[in-house]
Amino acid sequence: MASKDRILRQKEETRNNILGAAYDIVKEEGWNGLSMRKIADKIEYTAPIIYEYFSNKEAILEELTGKGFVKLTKELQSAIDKFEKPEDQLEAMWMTYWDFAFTNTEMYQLMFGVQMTCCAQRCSAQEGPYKLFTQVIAEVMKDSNPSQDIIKQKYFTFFSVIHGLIAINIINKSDILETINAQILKDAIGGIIKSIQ
Amino acid sequence: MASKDRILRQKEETRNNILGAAYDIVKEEGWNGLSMRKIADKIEYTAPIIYEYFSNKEAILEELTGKGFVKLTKELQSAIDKFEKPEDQLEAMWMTYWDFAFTNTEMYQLMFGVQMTCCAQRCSAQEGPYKLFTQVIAEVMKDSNPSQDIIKQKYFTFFSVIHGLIAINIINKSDILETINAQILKDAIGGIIKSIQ
DNA sequence: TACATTTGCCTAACAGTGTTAAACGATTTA
DNA sequence: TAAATCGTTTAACACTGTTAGGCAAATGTA
Repeated sequence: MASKDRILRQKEETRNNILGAAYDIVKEEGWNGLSMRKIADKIEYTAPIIYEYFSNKEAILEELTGKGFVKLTKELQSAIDKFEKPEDQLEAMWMTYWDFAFTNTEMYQLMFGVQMTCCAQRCSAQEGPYKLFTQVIAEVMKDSNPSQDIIKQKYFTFFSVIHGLIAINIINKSDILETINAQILKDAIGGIIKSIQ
Repeated sequence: MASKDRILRQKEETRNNILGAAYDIVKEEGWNGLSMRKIADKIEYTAPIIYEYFSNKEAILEELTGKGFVKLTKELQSAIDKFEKPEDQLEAMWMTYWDFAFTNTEMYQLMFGVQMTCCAQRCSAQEGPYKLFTQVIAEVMKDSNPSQDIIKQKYFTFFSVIHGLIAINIINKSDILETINAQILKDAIGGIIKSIQ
């Protein structure tokens, strides 16, 4: 019975339709706008049938995450293939990584847990730490008479390393060895301070 | 009438109780576990009265965020006060920042939008990029015969800078100048590659 | 003291969420 | 032809944030 095959193919297709619809909604309305009923609407079914393809909403998210990692991996591989020297490869890889994050921002958010909650308040409240840091950085750099932009840049360099490291630790829940954390922290802070003196 | 004062004080108190209850729930159940009715339960009221103190749930989150930034700012200030040389101050500040993130993890998550969605799937799927990166890093470092731990450390250093930078950009929605981004990216990638060669 | 007004708080409800159980018609199997 | 299975829907449950209405006690006014 070849109809079995066709039915299986159809099942696979609606499965993909669910994932596609989900991601479409997310691109339009963000992760908070995603709901089972909206997915159902988009694929012209009612909500419960989704549960015949995915055990729950999180399973959909997990599968999308998986697809995201596969896509990222492929792009990284093709970045490798473009160069011969490993140094060039590495640089191309991180540039590819950077591009991936901004051409698939929603996907990146899901994969690495980047969320935006409220911004208006934050932008002003954030000024406290920002001011303190930039003041001290300016003091460290006072011999080279840096511009405000340079100070800002140095601040963000610090911030990137340390926030990045914190984020990995929170997401991976201390999967990383404590010694590695300490080493990176010490290296990064010491290194940047030295570079700006 | 002195009773007016007392009533005002009581109002201020329940306002704080709401914020306190909210944060207590979050520490127990995470940000997803927070609901208006649970807050109401904890302060022994019903949900609607919360709306006499806060216009909506997000307003509570915003106020908590604000308190978080105030607390962080204070701790940073006292880190500054402990040292004289700006280099030492800067180091102490980032160490304080690091500590703040892990003694107030939930708060940090709210302040800087760090979310964890699903982990089981991710940890395995994440291996794709991880393997590619560490392979190339190992190749770059092959002359110094590095251990697996060293390679892992270098990978996380890269990852921290770049993920951190991406996260800031996503959260602040391109508040940062493009030139600063490019500069940091170039500096970071180039710098780390040079340091591992 | 008597009435009117404000205050504090609650119940009930609306619209939305994820998820499950029951049902029903169509299709496949025996 | 009868039985079983499949695909799908409707209805419901227990939640979510949020709003409207009402009730009773406290307060203000005469």
